[in-house]
Amino acid sequence: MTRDTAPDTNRSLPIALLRAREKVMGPIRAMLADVGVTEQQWRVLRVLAERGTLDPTEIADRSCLLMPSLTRILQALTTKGLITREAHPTDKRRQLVTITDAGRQLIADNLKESQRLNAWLRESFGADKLDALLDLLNELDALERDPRG
Amino acid sequence: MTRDTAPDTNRSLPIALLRAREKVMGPIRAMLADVGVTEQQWRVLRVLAERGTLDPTEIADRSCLLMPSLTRILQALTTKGLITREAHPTDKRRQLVTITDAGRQLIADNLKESQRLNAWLRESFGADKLDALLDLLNELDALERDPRG
DNA sequence: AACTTGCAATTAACATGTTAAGTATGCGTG
DNA sequence: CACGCATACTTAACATGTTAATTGCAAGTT
Repeated sequence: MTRDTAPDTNRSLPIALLRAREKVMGPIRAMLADVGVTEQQWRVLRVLAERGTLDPTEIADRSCLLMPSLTRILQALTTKGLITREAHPTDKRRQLVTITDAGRQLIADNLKESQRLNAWLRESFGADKLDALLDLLNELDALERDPRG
Repeated sequence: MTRDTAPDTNRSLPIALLRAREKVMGPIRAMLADVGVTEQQWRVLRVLAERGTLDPTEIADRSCLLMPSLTRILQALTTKGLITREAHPTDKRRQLVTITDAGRQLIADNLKESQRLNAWLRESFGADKLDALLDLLNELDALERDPRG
């Protein structure tokens, strides 16, 4: 009884990924909303706090954002006083972005809760299954693209 | 050596889910772009084609869209002539949405390719791993929410 | 019937996703 | 040095995500 239609949404990978992501992100979004930063802005701040001064291209790569989105996010973060931007000393096309003390403080204020949510997920879902899931997702991401064959 | 910082992006579930979704959706989006419909519009059309006439609330539920997004999408689909909307016979708050022949034709024109992409994924990633991944994602989605404990 | 409460859909406002153009700078080559 | 091409953003334009407020209608209560 192979149907010629779409799979049930539970068996549709795109939708399953969507739902799973919402399940994980919901609580994090709620936490960040209280502080006035979005999920993506939080990601950028985290990257900057961990790796130090970076140029936008590398930030985009590490935080999984497209450059047009990042442009707007960096503007917002600058307005909020959470980052600073300066010209690259030798390459005038580039910038150097640095997190401010206020930015670090914001991270410090929320890291605990963030870790608590992570811990909740790990215990609630199971550490073994979480690892298995991450492995599968990373494998999927590593697939050769170009299914046009 | 337990660090007091964020996990590597490869081990961050939200980002891993994001990357995996992009891997799967990229080719589908490309296919749909040629026909002039978005990924979300395609989801709505599919739901309507499979389940017949529905009200917006149920469409939103089945296609994993929020009502405000769906409102705009239904407007766009109506403009494109792919769906029709009529008032609910007894409850004037509701509507009834139906896919048009043009809508069904659009699906017919792309279902083959869509299935080919699904098949590619299944073979490329492995049927067993794909099933395992879907199981884990569904389990995750089924978790009791409310980590504020 | 007036009141209250709840539901369906829309609107509003702001942020991001996505693709395509546009700008300015760096770089290699003739 | 002039030319052509690549790189690093930035803008633009449109669609969606997200939360809150709003409108119109339904249902139950007094």
